[in-house]
Amino acid sequence: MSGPTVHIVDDDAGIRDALSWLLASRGLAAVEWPSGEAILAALPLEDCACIILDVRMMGSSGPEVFDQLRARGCLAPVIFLTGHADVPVAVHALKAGAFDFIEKPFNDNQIVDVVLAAMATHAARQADAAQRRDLSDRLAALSPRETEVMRLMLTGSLNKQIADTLGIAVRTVEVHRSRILTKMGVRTAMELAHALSASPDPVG
Amino acid sequence: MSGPTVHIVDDDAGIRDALSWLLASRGLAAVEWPSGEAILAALPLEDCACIILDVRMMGSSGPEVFDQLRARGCLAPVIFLTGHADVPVAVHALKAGAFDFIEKPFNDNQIVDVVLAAMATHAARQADAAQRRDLSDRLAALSPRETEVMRLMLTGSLNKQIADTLGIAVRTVEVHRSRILTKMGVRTAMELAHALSASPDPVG
DNA sequence: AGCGCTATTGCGGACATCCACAATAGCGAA
DNA sequence: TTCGCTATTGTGGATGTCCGCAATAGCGCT
Repeated sequence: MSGPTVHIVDDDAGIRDALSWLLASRGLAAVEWPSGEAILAALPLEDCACIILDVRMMGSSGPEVFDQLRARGCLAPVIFLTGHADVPVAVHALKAGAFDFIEKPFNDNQIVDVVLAAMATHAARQADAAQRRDLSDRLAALSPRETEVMRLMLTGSLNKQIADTLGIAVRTVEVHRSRILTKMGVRTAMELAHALSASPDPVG
Repeated sequence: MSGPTVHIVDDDAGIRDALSWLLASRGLAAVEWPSGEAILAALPLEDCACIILDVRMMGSSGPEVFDQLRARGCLAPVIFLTGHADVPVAVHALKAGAFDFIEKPFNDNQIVDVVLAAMATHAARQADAAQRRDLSDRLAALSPRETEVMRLMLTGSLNKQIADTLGIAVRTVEVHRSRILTKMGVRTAMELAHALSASPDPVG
């Protein structure tokens, strides 16, 4: 397993090589792709920490490739390169979630800085995503009934009220509650709320 | 008190008037400013729902005015207008939080749509901000000791553990706890966690 | 000194939660 | 059908939480 890698997508071999050498000189591993189709065919990329994407290429354009990458679950930050002053394209790309949009010819130090920043945010997002996955997995492990009880718990309902709402005995709610806390890996209802507070709301 | 208003900042009276008329024809109230200095001097703007800002003007440039607006607490969405294909400026503006960046000459329907979208997000942000303010006010009303107890509560500590940590009696923690719930306007600790979960973390 | 606010603590009772032990029942897979 | 999982409920006791009543103490302001 190689380390975090920068993926360069450009139909101009000269640009690709220049970028590769530049990044290599700063100790960054890079992989080159001659077209959007090429990188899309290689998905999923295990070690993808950042993608540099030319806007105008033979075959699919940069924005088209970007959309495809996102559609296929690739969440790595994308840095666009363009040789043409195309403001609408830049605006659209950034609003769609691109990390940056840089005009050619680019400044070596500038692009390295942007790549480093992109890789940093990607690392942060990875850590975040790992926690979310863990949480999702635990939530998925709950039975339907347990999920239902949990939702009521989180609104602050007492066991008695939950039992009343669901038409079951308090004791049953207690059992569910206990199982929920065990499965979710927490010891109190407060910890559960705390753990779930970072989540957008996979429950409701 | 007038309703939500679009503020137009441009040193070209022709553009200003064209925009004003366009917006008026769609039932949107607009106010014109001949320069960045003019609108900055009029802060704070009560009814500001959206700001249209020309990039190149006599005096302060659009981006400079934008920074000043944000520095002075104006959170309204800003739509930049530019007559020059300036990709770096567009990229910087969007990354700084501009709502959109549009090239002149603009399409009437397009700009109206953007203005409407901006006003919609502003309304949503307003509602959000109101809740945050309410929460902040309530948090500010807590005594230092109460804040301390609350933080421990939110981590899932039992009253006994909190008492132990702070070196005080359990009864004292109970009193604090009760006051906290009252001041925060909730009835249970779970509701408190729930209410605070939307907050970035004004406590830690 | 007197007043108000915050922090502190004890007592006792009502109510809630947690849990081990024990048991019944439906439902889908092997 | 037997096995395993989920849902269900009860008893009883240990522990935790909530709250009214009552009281002491420091601190800053008038």
